[in-house]
Amino acid sequence: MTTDAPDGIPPHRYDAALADEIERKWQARWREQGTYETPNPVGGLSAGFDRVAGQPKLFVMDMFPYPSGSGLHVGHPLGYIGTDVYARFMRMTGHNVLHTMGYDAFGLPAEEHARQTGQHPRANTEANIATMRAQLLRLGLGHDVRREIATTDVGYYRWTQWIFLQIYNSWYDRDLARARPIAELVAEFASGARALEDGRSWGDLDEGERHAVLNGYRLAYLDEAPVNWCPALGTVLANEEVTAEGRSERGDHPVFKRPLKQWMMRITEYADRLIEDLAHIDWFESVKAMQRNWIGRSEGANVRFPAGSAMIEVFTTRPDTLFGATYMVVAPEHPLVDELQADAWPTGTRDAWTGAHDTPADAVDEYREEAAAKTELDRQAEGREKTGVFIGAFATNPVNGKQIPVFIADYVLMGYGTGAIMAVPGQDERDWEFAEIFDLPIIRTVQPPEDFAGDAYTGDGPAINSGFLDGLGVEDAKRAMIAHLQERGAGVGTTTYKLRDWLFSRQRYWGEPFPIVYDEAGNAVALPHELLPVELPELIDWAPRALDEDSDPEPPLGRATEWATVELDLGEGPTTYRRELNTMPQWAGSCWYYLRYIDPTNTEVVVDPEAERYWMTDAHGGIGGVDLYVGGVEHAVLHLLYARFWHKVLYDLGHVSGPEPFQRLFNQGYIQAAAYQDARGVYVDAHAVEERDGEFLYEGQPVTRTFGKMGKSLKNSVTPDEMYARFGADTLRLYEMFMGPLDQDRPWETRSVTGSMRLLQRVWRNVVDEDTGELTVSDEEPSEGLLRVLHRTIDAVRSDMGALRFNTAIARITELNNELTKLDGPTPRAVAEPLVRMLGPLVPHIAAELWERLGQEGSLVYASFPEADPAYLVEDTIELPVHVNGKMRSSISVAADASDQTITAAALADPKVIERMDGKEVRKLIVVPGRLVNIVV
RNA sequence: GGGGACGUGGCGGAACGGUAGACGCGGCGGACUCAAAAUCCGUUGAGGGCAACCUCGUGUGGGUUCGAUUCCCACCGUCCCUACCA
Repeated sequence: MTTDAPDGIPPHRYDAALADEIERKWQARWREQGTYETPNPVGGLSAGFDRVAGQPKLFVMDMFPYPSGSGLHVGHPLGYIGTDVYARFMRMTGHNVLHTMGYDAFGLPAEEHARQTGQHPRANTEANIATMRAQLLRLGLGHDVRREIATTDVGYYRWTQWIFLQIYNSWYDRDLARARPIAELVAEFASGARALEDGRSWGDLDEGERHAVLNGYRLAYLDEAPVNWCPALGTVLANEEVTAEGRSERGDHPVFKRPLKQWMMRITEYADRLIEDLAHIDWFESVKAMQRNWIGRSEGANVRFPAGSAMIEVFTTRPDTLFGATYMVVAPEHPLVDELQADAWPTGTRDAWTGAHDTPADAVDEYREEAAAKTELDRQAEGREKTGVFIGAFATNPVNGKQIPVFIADYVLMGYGTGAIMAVPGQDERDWEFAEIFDLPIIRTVQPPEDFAGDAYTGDGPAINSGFLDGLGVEDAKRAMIAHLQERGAGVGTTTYKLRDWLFSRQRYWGEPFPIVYDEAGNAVALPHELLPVELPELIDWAPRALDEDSDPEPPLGRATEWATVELDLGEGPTTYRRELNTMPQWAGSCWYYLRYIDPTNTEVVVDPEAERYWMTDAHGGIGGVDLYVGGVEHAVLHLLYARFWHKVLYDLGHVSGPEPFQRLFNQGYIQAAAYQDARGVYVDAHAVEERDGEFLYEGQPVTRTFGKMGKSLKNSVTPDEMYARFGADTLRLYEMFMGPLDQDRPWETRSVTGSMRLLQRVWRNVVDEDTGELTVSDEEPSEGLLRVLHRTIDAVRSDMGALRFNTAIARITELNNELTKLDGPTPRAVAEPLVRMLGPLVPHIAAELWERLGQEGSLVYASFPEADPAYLVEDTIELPVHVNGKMRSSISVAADASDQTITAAALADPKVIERMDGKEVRKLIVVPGRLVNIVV
């Protein structure tokens, strides 16, 4: 054997070095030739559209990453590889595929980095993006790089600001259930077509009053909301930066809750539509459930309980149980408490109700103080034991006139419903618990079943002790009670949501500035579109500035003093304005990036309407949107809810063609890896752990193994670079796709990567001679049997790839390749070519290389995916299993089109079957054509 | 407490209600090699039998069915989300 390799390895073996050479060669060629550039029907990127004009389109997208400085591990690209394989497969089946990548690049880490190093966030961010782009390119992802965006690009966030203005300049018309321009509302007010809620006339209002009225309607509006103000750091902190003890994570300084005027988004107006449209999109049921839970719609009634001169309004989902309401509870911070509390304890007040205080005022004050001081940890530690105090007042149950005591307790939350409840211990477990502690009466109003042994009964049953409701089931009783209350003006059927309006201001530097200024009177003024973008000021003083507790919170942009005020002529002559100093949250940029992928170079509009229709309309009659969106389940609620909300606003205003952004969502699993803890519970470097006889040792000491998400904290990261060096990018891609179904978590096992490498080596060897580098392919016709295997494989691989079942597709391809390996002679070209085509989407570099060596001229990327010839899928004779009494006992060989009678006769004649039947009579005979025979005796 | 997902060899995982364990890792045996690695061939659920074969096997217990890993009910366990939401 002639070999020039000193270690005896054949010179043309597919190993890591050759893989590296091949991968770099093809990546360079793809870049030079713009292989992955996808044409638009119109506009700046429309060159070459003729080529694809007749093809169906496909829009495949990943959740774009934050460009972190710490680099990738092998868990990160799992979803990116999945979408890439799918996108490549769809290209080869004749689709015009839009597939690119972007960077969600605003955010805290870059700002923190700037504070520590003085390096500007933009420089840091751009460096990180460059690193990440190179890492992703090395994987061979087929992205149209011309369409890449970063949310921090001025040309991008200009349009984020533009969308903000669209939302700001609109209101939700509840009658039409859609957003409309605010100008139309103003016109209706001015003409009198619509009355103001408080009966005033629009013409009588001054400028400030008009601003205030419209602020109450706008979908983006100003409201006072509490922020975490840390005077020692001179900054406002995000919730995540505040410890459970209410101190700053950095420096451990005290943090104070302070109200600050902030931007809110009226997402609650869209609550119903956000729930309803879930029915029309193809997402995992679990994610839909999370969104429904988050929105938290509950149907019920608001009921008014007179209490002295006041009226306590409660929300309940169980108006049918009103006869069982024996006391009331309001949240400690409820505004009515001060008005309601009695001066002295009424006669007959039980000791347990007073908290040992002399007056209701003392009891309320102390309870409020205690409740406010409790942290989440305290509450959990106490096991949620019910606490509360009587406030000395009584309310009247509107259905039976009974006087019932009013308590405050922290198990009633100000933020949900009306902040007050009617307590029905008979049908509510929390109320039962409270009633037992405070010795309050319990009246059952639903008859529990006879075998019911618990306390509060929350199930269905006939109403009892409930006057006119008695005998009705829960649903009927609810309806009857709501009708009764509405007739008497004591209540009304309502719907409540857990969803809150979206707090949209952040007191940070590294985010999108608002396109808003304030006039001298403090009114917000939207900048006209011509003045966009509002760019972030570049010069920022990062040094900490210590302030005292009484000083006002100041966002970082307040330090850009030259920028913070601006002279503009907005139609009334040059005037000085103050700029909005807050920035938008990181969600803003990620709410709409899919739209910019469509038309990234457009400077006139956010996205060309024709291009938008082309990419976002579903040809199969679906609701439309991105055809496939892949990402982690951690974004199941916030990002996906916010993006759906923005999209619906844009839809209402006519800027996009459909009501949903993402028609199909797929959540990929996580790659986990073994992590090891020493005796102290500290994680040790997983790479340095040895396994010996089932024991795990680190520096000779035993450690325990667990599995967790790959990452720095568990010290179990494996980097792609390691994998490139040992195996190559194609092998890494293949292994990640082969590990298991894309939506499942799976443990990483570096030694198993070998298996994927071996497959590629065997494929290579079936086409290329390892010693000479010559082709080992013949033009001879493959055997009938091999052709059958080939076409069965094509059939299975096609359907697996279309359904994102890459693991089984790879298994089928492996089987086919094993057939070729077993072959004694050279590989028939008629098998080698379709094999290489099928590998194209999975391992694009080696496939392109083999494609070229096979003498093909065009790019494999746009070659057609093989199609199975149905003639080879049907067999002449088939092996049919024969069951006796449901157990597999034998198999018979029959013609594929044999009649039931023929099959039955063959089965009954089979010696093993006869033996198993043991001379017994046939009771039943099941013949499933093409599947099996079952004989019941 | 509520919601969701899931339980199959030593490991990752395959199986339109129809031959359980495809494909791969690891293990074992062999070829090649002075040797090792790499590569190649064979074998590998458990138990029994010289063998052909037989028995048992998809978390547990029921149910539906000629037939259940698959559908239904209950329980046990794991993971994720959410949480005093009235």
